Amino acid sequence: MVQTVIPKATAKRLPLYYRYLNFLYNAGKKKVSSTELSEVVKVDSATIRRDFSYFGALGKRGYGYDVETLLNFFKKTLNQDHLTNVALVGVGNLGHALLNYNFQQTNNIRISAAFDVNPEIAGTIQSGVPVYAMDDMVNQLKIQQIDIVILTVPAEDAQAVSEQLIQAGIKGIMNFTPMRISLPANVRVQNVDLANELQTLIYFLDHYSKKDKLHHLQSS
Amino acid sequence: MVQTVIPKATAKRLPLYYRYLNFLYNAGKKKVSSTELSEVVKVDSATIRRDFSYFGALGKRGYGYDVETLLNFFKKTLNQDHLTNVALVGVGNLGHALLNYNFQQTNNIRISAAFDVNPEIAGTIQSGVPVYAMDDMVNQLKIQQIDIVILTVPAEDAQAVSEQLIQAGIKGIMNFTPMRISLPANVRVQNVDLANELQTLIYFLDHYSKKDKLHHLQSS
DNA sequence: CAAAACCTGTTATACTATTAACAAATCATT
DNA sequence: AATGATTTGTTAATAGTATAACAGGTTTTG
Repeated sequence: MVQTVIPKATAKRLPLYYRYLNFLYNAGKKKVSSTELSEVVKVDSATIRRDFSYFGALGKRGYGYDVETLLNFFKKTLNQDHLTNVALVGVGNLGHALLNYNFQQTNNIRISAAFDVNPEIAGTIQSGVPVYAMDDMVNQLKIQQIDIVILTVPAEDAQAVSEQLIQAGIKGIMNFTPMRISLPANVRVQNVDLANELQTLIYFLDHYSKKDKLHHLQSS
Repeated sequence: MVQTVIPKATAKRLPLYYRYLNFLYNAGKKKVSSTELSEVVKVDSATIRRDFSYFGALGKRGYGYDVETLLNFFKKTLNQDHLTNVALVGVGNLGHALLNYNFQQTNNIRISAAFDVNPEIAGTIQSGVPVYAMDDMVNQLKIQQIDIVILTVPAEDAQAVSEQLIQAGIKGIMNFTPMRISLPANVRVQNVDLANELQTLIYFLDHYSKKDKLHHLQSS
């Protein structure tokens, strides 16, 4: 039952499957069943089989899935067979931490340029990444043909900076600010709202009882 | 239609509503309609009305919602009327950045203790937060009655450290490591998987067309 | 080789979430 | 006070997600 468009929920789990398949492969495992995989990724085995089935028949009945085959399949599907360059805007505390985060090792993603208003760090190299002034941003993004940006600027600058990013032809923004930015519909925004997540965790602890089935699941 | 248990999807949006209500209140706004709120938080107005209705009739037909009333209601509901202390385990790059993140200002959450294996920083104060050695962790968490932890240790230590956290009686873990940890069902885990989110964003850009309705929504 | 054990892919079902639509109520205006 | 403009709260319709169950195969074992 091969489909062109995969459910959003499934798409969100793909990188997780890929990561764990890598672990299994590196551990020398040849095959894996949906039940085994379920135990490590904490996703119901039926959900895993359904997720995989959107891509066709990847497994073998009575056997399971061949780890290497599956790994290679997802590598292509997730575009992990070539390096993806992204930029980071706002080299503050969080920005700095992300410059040091090794996206390349597991995900073949590299932060190849950073931007900041602070004239003291513009022009320097931070954690191996060249930092440019904001004035150069639109230009550099175009030259370097980057279309994905990690946004770690102060909340009050989020909207203005985002509008500049649109000028630069950016297609996706991973938004770490607490603001919901207004953008054209063809630009995809992925909000990573840390305070929100923590607050939600607290809310769940306060309002959902211990025997609640929710507690068996882990949230994204 | 007052309910005791609110849908998970609704619960996740509450902190966002609360944050924006604060903005509106501080801007001197007295009332707000679901349509107005919808424009700033990027959530359908019908969804907002439905979300609010789980808590009873908070608004007035033909008028909208009284900002102050709504704000105070959510303040209580989200436990933001008192300070919540949490701990952070693993003072690396990301850990450090989170110590500097001001959770208290908007969310009345404070990181009141941190823990790290590095003997050079154990015993010091980092960004205003005392750092303890890992040997003291279980004891300190019990003494300080902390039941929520932000986990920013290296991936390979995630499971072992988590098991210690269980010993300390922790009830919730915000897991920044790329590992899915195995824990008793009564402990709630909120996974914040940065590489995963970035990878998902890339997948969406590659596989969903511009005219796709998905692009009008913003992901959590 | 036959029987038992195993495991996928899919069908059927249940659950969860979103959104359109509108009656009922309030507000603003003349 | 009557009319028209708003806006909620909810009902009904739709969309999206998860999972149980099992037929149809494969592998393993006696």
